[in-house]
Amino acid sequence: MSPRKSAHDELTKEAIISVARDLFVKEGYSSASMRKIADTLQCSHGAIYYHFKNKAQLFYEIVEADFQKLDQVLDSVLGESADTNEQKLFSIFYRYIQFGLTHQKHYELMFLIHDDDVKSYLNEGPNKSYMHFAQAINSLAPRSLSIKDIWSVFLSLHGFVTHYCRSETTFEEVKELASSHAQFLIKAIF
Amino acid sequence: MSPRKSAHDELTKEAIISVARDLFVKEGYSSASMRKIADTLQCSHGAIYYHFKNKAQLFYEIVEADFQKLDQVLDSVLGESADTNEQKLFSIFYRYIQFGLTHQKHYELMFLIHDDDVKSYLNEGPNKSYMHFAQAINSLAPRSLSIKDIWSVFLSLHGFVTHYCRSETTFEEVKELASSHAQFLIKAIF
DNA sequence: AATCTTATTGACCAGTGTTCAATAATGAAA
DNA sequence: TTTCATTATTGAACACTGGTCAATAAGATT
Repeated sequence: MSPRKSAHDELTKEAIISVARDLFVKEGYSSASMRKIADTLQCSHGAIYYHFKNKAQLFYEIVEADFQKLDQVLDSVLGESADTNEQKLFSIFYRYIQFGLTHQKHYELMFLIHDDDVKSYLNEGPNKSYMHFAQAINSLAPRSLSIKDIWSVFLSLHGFVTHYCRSETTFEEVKELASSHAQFLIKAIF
Repeated sequence: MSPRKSAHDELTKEAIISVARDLFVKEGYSSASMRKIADTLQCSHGAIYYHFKNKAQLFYEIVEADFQKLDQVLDSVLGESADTNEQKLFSIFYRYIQFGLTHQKHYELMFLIHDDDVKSYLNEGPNKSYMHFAQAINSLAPRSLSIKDIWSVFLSLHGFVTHYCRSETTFEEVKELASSHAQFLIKAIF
């Protein structure tokens, strides 16, 4: 029994986050328990509560970082040089799906978790990411799109990712379908 | 302590289902506990396990009856007399969303639940429902749609429902958005 | 050296799904 | 009517969960 660790292996937020992310991704939100996280960190579960208010907040901080990754994906597409706006739009749609399906557990954590505790925390993360997305679409669209149309595009992409997340299909397995779904949405707005 | 109730108030599957359905709808799958259900029924939580193998199975049986309601909704739209095929298509899209958002817990079970216990109980359900949907769309579409396009339409509707299920928004709150989303999809296939 | 601050522990609480021996009510056979 | 197997119910027990907190030891400050 030693109520405090020696300096060189003190617990850090970063260490907790790193371990917790792996466990959340591997087991999902509810199955990844604070005690399991603590075991992996070789500390007591109580210690985590010194660094994070509760499980939902720990989760939230992880997901927040993931949203920033999604933003980066969109930015990189916008930065790329493509021949036409249509090609860029296609690229955004396609890469959004690719991101969702190659980071399925992350996507799940970001958009699909259905937990009351978590839900109260998760509001501006998705919103900010969406605003990013909407602005990109709007700047590339051939005609002035209504806000509702952009929202429809997003929800349609979201539906694709959601469906294949649930059946745990890899992006490789559905890349042709992803391509045709992206094309379908282009058709709707051009 | 009386290890068995007298005949007139014996527990029945129907009584359990009725109480459990209310609680599942009110509190969601994980928060509605077997003990709460038992309390409302004024029996012990152990008794429920005599009638149902486990919580997941109880939930599944509750919703099984409603599982075919979606098919019924589609059938009733097809049976209705509408002026144009476009109107009928719109109706199908709109009513699909309406169904999903007015039976959120059921929709969640059918398409979104990630719980391993629950998932093993339902696999062919969604598939059968989709085949029904696809056939309806195909018979009403103005031009011969590719299978991929129909699939895209479905996923796009699914995305709408999924999103608002997660935030527990009522259908009433988003019916205008539902309408414009349906219109958006009509635009993509006409 | 004494004191203050900080990080950690682990006992504890109330809750969860699930199992199961014990047992009482029921219905059928003797 | 009495025996007896079947059936339905209980509640204790188990192994978990997220969360709280007094006790305490390591590090920092004076």
